[in-house]
Amino acid sequence: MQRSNILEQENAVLDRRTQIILTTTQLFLENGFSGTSMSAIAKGCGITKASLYHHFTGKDELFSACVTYGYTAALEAVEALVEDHDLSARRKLIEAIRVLYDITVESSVGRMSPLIAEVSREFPNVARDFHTEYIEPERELLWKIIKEGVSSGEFSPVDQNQLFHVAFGPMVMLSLAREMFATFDDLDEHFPVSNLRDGHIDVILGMLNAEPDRKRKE
Amino acid sequence: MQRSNILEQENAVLDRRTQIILTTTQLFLENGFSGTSMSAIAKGCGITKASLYHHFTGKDELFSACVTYGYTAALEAVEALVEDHDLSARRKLIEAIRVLYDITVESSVGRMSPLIAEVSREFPNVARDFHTEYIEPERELLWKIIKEGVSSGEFSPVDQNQLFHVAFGPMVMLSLAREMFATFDDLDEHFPVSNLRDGHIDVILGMLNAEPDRKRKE
DNA sequence: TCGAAAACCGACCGTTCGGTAGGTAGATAG
DNA sequence: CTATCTACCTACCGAACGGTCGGTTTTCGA
Repeated sequence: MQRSNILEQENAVLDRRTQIILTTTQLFLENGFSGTSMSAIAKGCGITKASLYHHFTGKDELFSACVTYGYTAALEAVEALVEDHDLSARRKLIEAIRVLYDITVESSVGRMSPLIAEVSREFPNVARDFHTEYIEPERELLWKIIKEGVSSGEFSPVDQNQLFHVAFGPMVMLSLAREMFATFDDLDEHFPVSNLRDGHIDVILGMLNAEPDRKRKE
Repeated sequence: MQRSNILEQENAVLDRRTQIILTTTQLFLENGFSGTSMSAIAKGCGITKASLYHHFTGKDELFSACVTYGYTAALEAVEALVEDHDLSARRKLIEAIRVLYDITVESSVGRMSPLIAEVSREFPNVARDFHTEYIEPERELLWKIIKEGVSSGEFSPVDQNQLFHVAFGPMVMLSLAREMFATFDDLDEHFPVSNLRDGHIDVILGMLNAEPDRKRKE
């Protein structure tokens, strides 16, 4: 009420766009890019197709907006950990992997990966933006933690690309598998996130010659 | 020339189907499922759409055939390693991971994964067949090698699901990443298969408390 | 209160989609 | 020679696609 009119107007525009983006993201995740028509999106948003084209120039821009949306929040969650000076590097790494699992398996930005692969030939710039604006910064943040641990003596030095390969690989596969087999009624039995995640964390710590997070043998 | 007419006829049918499957697979990998029309497939095969429907009842059966095709060859390559009694379990494991990298990153059956995710809601049976007829047997074969190594004392016991998670994850992510960023001209620089694979093998061996494949420090 | 901009709409465009009807060429079997 | 079968064709279907048109309603600062 106390905000300026201009700001309110901008918020109104953002909110409408955001609402469309959120609805569209769900439809894309359920039916794929080509499997989701602009008419279906409009109906899902409670407006007509013509109104939808008032907010977005085309299906490609809408898709790009859906992929881009969530970058910031996802990266900020990891960034907050990196900036936290009360945690050891080992603790930071453990928490970072947990956050990355949440992002990759649960959030739209992680679950969008197969869709980006689907349209990567049609819209190469969407794939490239995804790489430069999300993948690369995410790797940078993780690498900051590793460097911190190496200089504090908590971790042994490792090859950067190989660490990324083993650190991100399993969580990406888990996300892809859960999309591929989303119709399984025993999905969590086949792909139990928290169990696989915790074992994976110990493997990453092992790569760095650090103590495992949980003792498994006694 | 000496073969019976019936056999020749059967071969002709098989060859035509196979030719269509191979052509279609390439088109699917390039443009996705929804991005590849039956007309484009027919044109790619040098026949008309009506002729295409003479060989396959519909797009779904054709896609299913493309996914299924290659199961046998891919699994047989790993099976041959398991049956080879001249190799140690450690050597078998190393070679198996290499073969699995080839299959997952290079072959159609591995590169099809994002497509299966794309249509998993539309054709759940395709995803389920992929799981029961390819994923599960592949895991079984790898697990045979692990069990062999554990009983011979080469490997320490590990949790089955967690080993699969860390063993298959990185190669699946590599395959997905190479599909997502297929338009990158510096793809091999970002995702160098052999380099990442060899480091990954050492991590897997480390999980089993076995010696690394290559010494990295001297 | 008024004017302009933003938001929205029904109706429609050309194109392409998966799929089909009906017929033809050529090989084969009796 | 004839009946049959496979493989293939041209021509076409209704439906859905992404996108656009001209016009109407709503919002809001002045």
